[in-house]
Amino acid sequence: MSSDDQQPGEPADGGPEQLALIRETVRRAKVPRAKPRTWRGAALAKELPVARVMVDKGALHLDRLWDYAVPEELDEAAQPGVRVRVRFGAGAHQVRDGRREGGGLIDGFLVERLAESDYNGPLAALAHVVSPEPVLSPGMLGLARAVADRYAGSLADVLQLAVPPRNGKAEAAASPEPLPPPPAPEPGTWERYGRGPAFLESLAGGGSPRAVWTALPGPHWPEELARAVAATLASGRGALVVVPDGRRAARVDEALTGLLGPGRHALLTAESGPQKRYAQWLAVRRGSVRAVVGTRAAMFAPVRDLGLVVIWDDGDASHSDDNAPFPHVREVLELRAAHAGCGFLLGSTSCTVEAAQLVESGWAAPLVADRARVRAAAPLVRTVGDQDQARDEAARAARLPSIAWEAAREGLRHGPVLVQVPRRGYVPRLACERCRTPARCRRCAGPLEAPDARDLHCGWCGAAEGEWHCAECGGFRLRASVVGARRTAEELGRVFPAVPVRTSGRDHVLDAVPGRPALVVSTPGAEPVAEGGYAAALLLDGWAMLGRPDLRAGEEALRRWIAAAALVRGQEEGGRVVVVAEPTLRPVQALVRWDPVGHALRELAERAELGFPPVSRMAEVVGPPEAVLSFLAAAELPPDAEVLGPVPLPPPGPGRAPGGRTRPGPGERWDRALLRVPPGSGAALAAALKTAQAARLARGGADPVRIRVDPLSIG
DNA sequence: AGCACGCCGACT
DNA sequence: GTCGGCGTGCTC
Repeated sequence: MSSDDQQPGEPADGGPEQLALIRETVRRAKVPRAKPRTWRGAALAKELPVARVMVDKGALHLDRLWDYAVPEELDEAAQPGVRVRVRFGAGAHQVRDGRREGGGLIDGFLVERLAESDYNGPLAALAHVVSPEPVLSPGMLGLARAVADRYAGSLADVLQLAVPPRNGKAEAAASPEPLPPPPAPEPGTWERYGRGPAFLESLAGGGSPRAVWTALPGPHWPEELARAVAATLASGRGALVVVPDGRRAARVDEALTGLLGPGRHALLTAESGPQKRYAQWLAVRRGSVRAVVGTRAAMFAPVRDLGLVVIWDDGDASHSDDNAPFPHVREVLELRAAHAGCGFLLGSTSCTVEAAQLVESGWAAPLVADRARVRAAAPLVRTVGDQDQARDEAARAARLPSIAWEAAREGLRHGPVLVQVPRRGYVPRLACERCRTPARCRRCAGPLEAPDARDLHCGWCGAAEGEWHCAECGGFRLRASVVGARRTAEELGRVFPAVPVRTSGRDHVLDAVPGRPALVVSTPGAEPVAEGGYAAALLLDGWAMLGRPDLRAGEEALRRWIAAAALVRGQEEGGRVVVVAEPTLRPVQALVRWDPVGHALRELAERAELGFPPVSRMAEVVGPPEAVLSFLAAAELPPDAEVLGPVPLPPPGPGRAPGGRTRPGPGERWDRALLRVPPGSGAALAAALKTAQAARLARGGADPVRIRVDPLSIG
């Protein structure tokens, strides 16, 4: 075998043409190679001269490892996990006119070193080792691979999310010495949850419990998270907490510092710049820091000896990454817990259907307080439905039912009052005045709009609507949808002239307000915490929150109501909440009873019956109509897969456009097909989608289709 | 995705 | 004869 190995220093007139010839011969004969050759015949590393490299190209058909030769001078630095640069592309071997090389230099990760390659051809050599820092551990590679498979994406795309870009300055600086494990913490307010103290004890003792935690309303959750982290650190292991946004990361950060002092944890959020962020990431990877709190990119943080992963408020849409392949924090942390065999904690004041399923399936245990404690900690919730409002002529004009008005007035005697108003553009624009059914186009079912209150037309297809009447109740009067936070604040300011009115919303989010009487008008998700808790909260325009044509509309409305109501004092301290919504609706009843878990369980049962996710798994294929059709025709889907559609996709409205690199051009029609498989066939579906997409891309030229496993919203 | 190789029409 | 069209196929 060694007879045709090119030796170091062999004369250049061995020539590339001759090598190409040899390569052809070798390939045809299918002779496995025992040792690598390089086309230049450079000196190779004596031990393990083959490097498997993951090239940093997202394209699905290149989603595999490539073998390169390790030159002798890179032998030492070329360790598994380091960043490398390699020549990649057609013609990397060919030398035209004796000089030009094809194939550009691209980045990659060295995955492993091998004694030989099973590639039948001369290997190109590694061009550089970018830095000796081993940024990609075998564990992280395995996780990234699992995430890529789960979401029918490429490993390179996932690694782009998992490993931050290099920063030389941060890498050169030494990371601090790690601190010894702290003592196990007291359970503190975990005492309020039946199995809370046992959960902490298990973590502190090196166990790996998995739980879905329904947090009581109130301000204690950051500290409770910090205690779970501290218990894990006490066992000598690391912990990772992922929260939806920087505000909540800051709260957990503060609680951790309070409990453990500085230097034990890293805060990984987008707010710190790239250099600081990379330095923090490195400190974690190097084991200097054993605990991490951060926003979704932190889900891949390379925590050493992981003992616990935590996700807070998994229903928040920020937990869904908006880069291909769109992984969700909850799913990634589930995979991490399975791979690392570590503990898992999903905490929220509310409960998603997915969280309920984790408990139902027995994968995680429920961590809840008993009913008496829930009742005491939660505010008293009252509803204002249509009948009440219809009787209440005066309030209709002011848009504030008298029950709400009185709750606000009474609350203001004792402290701040929160007013939650749905975000404008978040909801159907026009609805039947009588029954609140969203007004839809007769031709395409798009939402009707009336920019100047006269000329009614469809927001999707533009068709004019001359004589609208409600398809549900026959009503013929429309009602404008929600009033924005600013106008609500103005109106309330007139009703309560003596009280300061503050607003918190998308553009200017208030973090906290003092405990003095004030009206705080906020859009969902932007509610400031109030010192000592709000005295009362008004949740306005509930019909709009529930009226969205989305599978999650009910769960989402309840989550946002509970998030706001959880900032209000418990009913024993006089906390009151008024929600303006039909009292017969399931999410409204769940709010009144403060029973998010019951709500999620009923939703879960219904979804199982209807074959909806998360009980079955779905994926969407989006693109030009012919592209979607040819993709579906070519894909070898699992036999139990169902194809729904394709149907035309509504054009991207003024709101959120669907994520992804490619969008329909102006006037271009895109279709969407939904694919559905029963439980257990999710992996087969993802694999089939990936294979079909790879084949499509390899052929090149064809119109791209966008694939998304677990689309966030299914109309 | 790039990029080269390959097998058919109009130019010196 | 040869320059160059972009149709296939490969990239360690």
